[in-house]
Amino acid sequence: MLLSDKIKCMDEGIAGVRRAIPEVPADVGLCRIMLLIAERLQAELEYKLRPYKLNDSEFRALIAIFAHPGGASTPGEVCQFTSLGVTNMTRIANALVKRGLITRGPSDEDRRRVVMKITPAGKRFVQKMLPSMLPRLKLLFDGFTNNERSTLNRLLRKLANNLSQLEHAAGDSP
Amino acid sequence: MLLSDKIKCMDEGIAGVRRAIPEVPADVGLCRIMLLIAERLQAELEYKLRPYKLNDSEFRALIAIFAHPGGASTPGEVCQFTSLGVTNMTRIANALVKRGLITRGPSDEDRRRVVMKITPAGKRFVQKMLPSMLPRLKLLFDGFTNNERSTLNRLLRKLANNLSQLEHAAGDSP
DNA sequence: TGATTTTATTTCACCAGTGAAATATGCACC
DNA sequence: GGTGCATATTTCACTGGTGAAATAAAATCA
Repeated sequence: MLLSDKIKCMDEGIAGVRRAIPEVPADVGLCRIMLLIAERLQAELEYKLRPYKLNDSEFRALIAIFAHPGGASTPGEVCQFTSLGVTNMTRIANALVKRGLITRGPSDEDRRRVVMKITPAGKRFVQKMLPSMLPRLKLLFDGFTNNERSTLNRLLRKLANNLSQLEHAAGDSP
Repeated sequence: MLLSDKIKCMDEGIAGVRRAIPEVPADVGLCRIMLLIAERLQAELEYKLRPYKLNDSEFRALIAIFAHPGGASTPGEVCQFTSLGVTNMTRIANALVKRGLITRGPSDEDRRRVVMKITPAGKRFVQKMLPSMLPRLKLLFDGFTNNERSTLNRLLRKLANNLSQLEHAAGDSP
């Protein structure tokens, strides 16, 4: 089912709810649309990654290590930069090690830590893979002016700030 | 970790990647920010639903049935309106039936079908629950002018259209 | 009418993410 | 210099979503 059709269904559904309970604001539609887009965006990303037999988590982790100074990092750091849960890192790293894209070993300075280092093969892999993903990415924002891009960026960050405020206040409704 | 901090980390990470591979456009940041926001938005929703012991899937299904004319619908229809996978519907419906919010039985007209009908208790439940979610929703768009809301809406739908185009063209890179 | 195709739902096996607890090392303080 | 607290990673049990196949009831049509 096409995303545009899903949105149409969603619009109808919300219209129905608002008829039944008028206090419900139109903003719920804005939320749902973002959730639907994100879902589809994620699918698009996974689609582009499929030929490389990577999922998004592995991709993010690999890129984080790639982009980190020295091409090496620790599970904790990688999780910070990728917003992945620490608990998943072990499995993800296992997968990357198995494919020879990174190595993993104990740190010399702090032996609680583990260092994950990108291999030369991993570096080549990233340098080949990333550019191949760009054409479809370009299509995504087809028809967007620079102005629209920056407006979208601004509004999304504004929304993100509000969301962060909510996080602060999370404990206020027991 | 606060959403705003996650975004900060993400920004840094992408800056690093773009230093290494300059062809990578800034648009990837826009994508990632949307994914992060959606993740957090989903969490916010689940947070609001927790007191009612519902997850978002169950919530969406229940609302879809509630909003449907006659307060009754079929698994397939509910899936259309909620963008849930058909395969999940059985489990979700089981949960809702067990809680007495809906009933489920074979259809009289077409016995391949199953009808899911909201119970009086389910109706009361929705009417009590929905309004209680509004205050936090309001905070979400705090500081947004109507103009900004509609701009965001427009840009998101534009993006959704592009994504739908991509869906059409999905099979073009074997 | 009986064979074939289509539609609707369910079942099952599998994959990915999560929180709580286990493990192991380092750090600080008395 | 040992005891206790903090940090880093891993393990495990559980939850939720997915695709492929099973089941069952129409609908189509020769």
